[in-house]
Amino acid sequence: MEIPKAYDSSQAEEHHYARWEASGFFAPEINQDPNAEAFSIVIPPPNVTGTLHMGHALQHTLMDVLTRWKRMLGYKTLFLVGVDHAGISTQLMVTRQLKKDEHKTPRDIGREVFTVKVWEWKNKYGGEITRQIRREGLSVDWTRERFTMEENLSRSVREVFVRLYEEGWIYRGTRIVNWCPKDKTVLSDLEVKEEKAKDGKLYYLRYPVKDGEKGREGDGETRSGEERNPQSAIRDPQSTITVATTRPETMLGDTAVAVHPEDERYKDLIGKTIALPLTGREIPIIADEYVESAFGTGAVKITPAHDTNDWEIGERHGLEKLIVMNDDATMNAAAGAAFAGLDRFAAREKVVEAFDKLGLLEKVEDYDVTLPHCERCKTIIEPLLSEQWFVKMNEMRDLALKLMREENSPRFFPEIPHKKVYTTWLENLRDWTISRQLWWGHQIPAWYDADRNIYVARTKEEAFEQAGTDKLTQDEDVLDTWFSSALWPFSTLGWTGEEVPSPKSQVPGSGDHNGVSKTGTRDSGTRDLDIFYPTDVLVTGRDIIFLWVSRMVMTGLKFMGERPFDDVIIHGTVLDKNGQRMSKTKNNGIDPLVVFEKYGVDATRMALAGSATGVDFAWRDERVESFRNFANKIWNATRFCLMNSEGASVQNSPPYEGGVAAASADGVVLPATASLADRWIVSRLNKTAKAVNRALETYQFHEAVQLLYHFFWDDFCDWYIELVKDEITSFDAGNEGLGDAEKNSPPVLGGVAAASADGVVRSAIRNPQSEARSRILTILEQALRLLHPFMPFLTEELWQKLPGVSNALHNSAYASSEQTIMLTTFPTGDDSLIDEQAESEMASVIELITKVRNIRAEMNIKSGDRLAIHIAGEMGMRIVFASNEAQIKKLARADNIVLTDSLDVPKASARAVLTGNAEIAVPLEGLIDFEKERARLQGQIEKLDVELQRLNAQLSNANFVEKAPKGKVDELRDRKGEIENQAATLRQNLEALN
RNA sequence: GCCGACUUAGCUCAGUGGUAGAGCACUCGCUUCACACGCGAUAGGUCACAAGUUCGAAUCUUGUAGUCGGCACCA
Repeated sequence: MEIPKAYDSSQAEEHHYARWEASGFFAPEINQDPNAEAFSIVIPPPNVTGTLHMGHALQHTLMDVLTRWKRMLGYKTLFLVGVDHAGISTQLMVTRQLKKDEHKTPRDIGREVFTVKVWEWKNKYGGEITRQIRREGLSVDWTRERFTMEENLSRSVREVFVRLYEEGWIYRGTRIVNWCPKDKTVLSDLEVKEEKAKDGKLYYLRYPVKDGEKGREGDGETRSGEERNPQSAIRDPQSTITVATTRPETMLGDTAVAVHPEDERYKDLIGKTIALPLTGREIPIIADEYVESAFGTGAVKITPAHDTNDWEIGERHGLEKLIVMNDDATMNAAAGAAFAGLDRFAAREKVVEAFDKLGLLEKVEDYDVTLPHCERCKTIIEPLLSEQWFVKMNEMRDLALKLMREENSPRFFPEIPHKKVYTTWLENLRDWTISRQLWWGHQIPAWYDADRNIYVARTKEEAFEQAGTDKLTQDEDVLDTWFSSALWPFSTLGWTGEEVPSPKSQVPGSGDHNGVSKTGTRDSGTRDLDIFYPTDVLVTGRDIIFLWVSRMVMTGLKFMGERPFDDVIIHGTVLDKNGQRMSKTKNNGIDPLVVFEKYGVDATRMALAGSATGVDFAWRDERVESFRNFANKIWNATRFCLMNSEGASVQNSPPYEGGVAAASADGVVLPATASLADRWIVSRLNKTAKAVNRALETYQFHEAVQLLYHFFWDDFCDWYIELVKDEITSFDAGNEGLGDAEKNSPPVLGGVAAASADGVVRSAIRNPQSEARSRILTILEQALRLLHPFMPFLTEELWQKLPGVSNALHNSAYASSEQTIMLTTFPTGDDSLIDEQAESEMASVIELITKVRNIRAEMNIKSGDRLAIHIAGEMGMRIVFASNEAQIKKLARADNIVLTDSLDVPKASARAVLTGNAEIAVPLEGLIDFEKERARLQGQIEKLDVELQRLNAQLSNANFVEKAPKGKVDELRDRKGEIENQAATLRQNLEALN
């Protein structure tokens, strides 16, 4: 078989995905086991306007690893994909295009036409992100793909809205809200980002007090007190009161000035009025505890319609709420003719100028101020009094808090700090503004009659019925995009009752749905909701814990009576190589698609999964490169096995002739005559499999990646392949005594034969070479399965090339499916195949070979020169070395191994000691540099001495010996003895050289 | 202002109450018939600093410094 020397990732990525998808492998219906447990994950729906970034790639990889892993374990898996309609972003995008193409605004064409345009846009460009998800190799079920604006989901939105309204949990109210003057919509608190202003100023404005003189008369004490007060300047003796503000333009809407009731400076002014400059209005001076005397001038201008705190004060004092701005943050008529139409910042300048002219501008100070910005368009938010729809959060919040308190759910990974942050946030939760002044989104199902009475209903007809008239107009606003996202785990699974999935999801040969609920009871014909809700785990970034995670928990508890997911994995943030957050403005983003192109999808997935769960990390191409190299290593190891696969095939639980008949779950069964290398690699494989499963159970993806990397590269490639290389490559050894006909006979343990339907083992002629070849193929095949969830493309590409693979290797739940590695059984590891003795013996062999190689390297022995190795040691070790003589000779490049009780070698030898009281010598007559050898031995002795000193110190500490666990003390004593022996031997060797 | 995380080899990062680990980079040697995206052998760290708990601390506690993040307030 001709196989290229290097792995070409793009070639493998080209065709497998299409086949997987077309064959229905991603759909849960592929699972034919009526008793299979369900496993489900919903994707955090990316914005329809979005393109793939590294954050997606990371979270998608983790979800796909889990899904593929569980699928291979036989779970009935659903990885549900879908896209969010992204109200503001999408509306902006289409508005921009409309302007460019037709020079029109949405208002020009009207709501209906505009909405049609958005749908057209969505159908044309909205597929970008889903194409990219395919590119990533995600095993999502496309037959169940969802979109938040589709009818099923919209119905859920209306249902939830109506029910919450009926319970009084949704209300319409007038509040100060976050207004984005550019997007012209209200935003929730979570969509507002606080940012430091570059050149913040604090303006001190003097307001003339009416009847000032009168108030002052007979109040000389206060005045003299002020003279000692350094802040006396703030209270003008000519009867003005100074207020400080960062937004002077809002003074046009002032309806009071507030001071602290206990503030001696102003006590006498409370109840008086101010002639508000530039407006001709008179406003009262009021007292309110809210005012902090120590801050600013201790007097606060009150603008109830443009500031949250002022609004509250206004409520308390029954102040007028004067709105002085339009929805685009220009001043309105109420601001006065001189200012109407001016932008808020132009108005600010003009107000300041006017005050200056009137001699009422006391001073302007530089001032550090953080201002709220629109998360999306970065425009400075204007707090504005407005009538909006809100969700009352008290009860919802309590549901979520109770779940956390009583059941520690959802479980966050990592738990610190997310559990606490989540809980604290809930405790301080305020009502959620859910209406948005947009056209793209779920229009609020509320209708008004001529008298502005509200009728909330699931349909227009229902509303008409309620109102007893059809003269109703629907609320213009749509709902916050996160409102529909909050329902995602159940709305996507058919909560409102329509049958899901759609017909095209029927997999050939899958028959009925095999609907099995999470509790395992068969309930054919039930909806996905019954089978897959609650979902198992949510994977997302920490930026949407509040926006999304918490709200799903609340709506899930409220409407399903059950949590939406058990676990929440919060992944880290991918930073650029300088540790900075990636952002469009910095233009320091790394495009996953470029990385895919350069290093392959699988290598990228490994690099992402290989980062510790929840921890931010700086992106390094070098890291992906190392996994690209790893992919190539796997490719070439497989290439090697295939080049030597004649007469062999992958085994699945084959009974070896004359060997152990018991089949392990993972299919690797050793013959009684198995070599050390075989027993060792099988042990390593099973240990690795166990550890990988354990790591994935606790979402330690990086741990699994490390385990697989080192198992495959170090154990399998560096040692096992090298150890068995001669055995499987030499064309004579294994086939000795066989005639030509027999050499060409079908594989003795070939997949076809071994997997024959009747299960009868063929009594064929044993062929040790074919067996060895089958063995390595079988180990390799198991390793590929372990790697598959992380590296789906490479493993499928290689697996399909292995001789003897078929759907007989599949998990029984997928027995009749077309052959693919993604439906094989995931190895879970078998304790009975973990062989500590083999591992310890192999460690000795490895140590021996490494020490000899070290001698070769340090003594500059040419690679072609063959050596003799003299080994003295206990019988047990000698037997191990003797039975692996051929391998040792090959890997240590020796032509002779002498095993003795004690060494008897020429002085001109290089020496080393092994663990377990063995020593070795390599005669180097004419090659040895005595000076070098002395230095080498000396170096080794010094290393041992350092450790010995530490051990002595510890063991001579009576407290340690007394209080430490006995096992620990014994361990150190053993270690000390070992080291003492080794050091003594090395010292003797060193002396012998002198 | 409140809360939190991080600080380990040149770089990027794992790890953890009981002999400090990986990848990359570095040094030396290899055209060894799967792979130079490779093979072999080395070198490299008082685990930010200080105090405490402990027989034992890089790991637990407290404090300090630096870096980063979340929340709140901001007249």
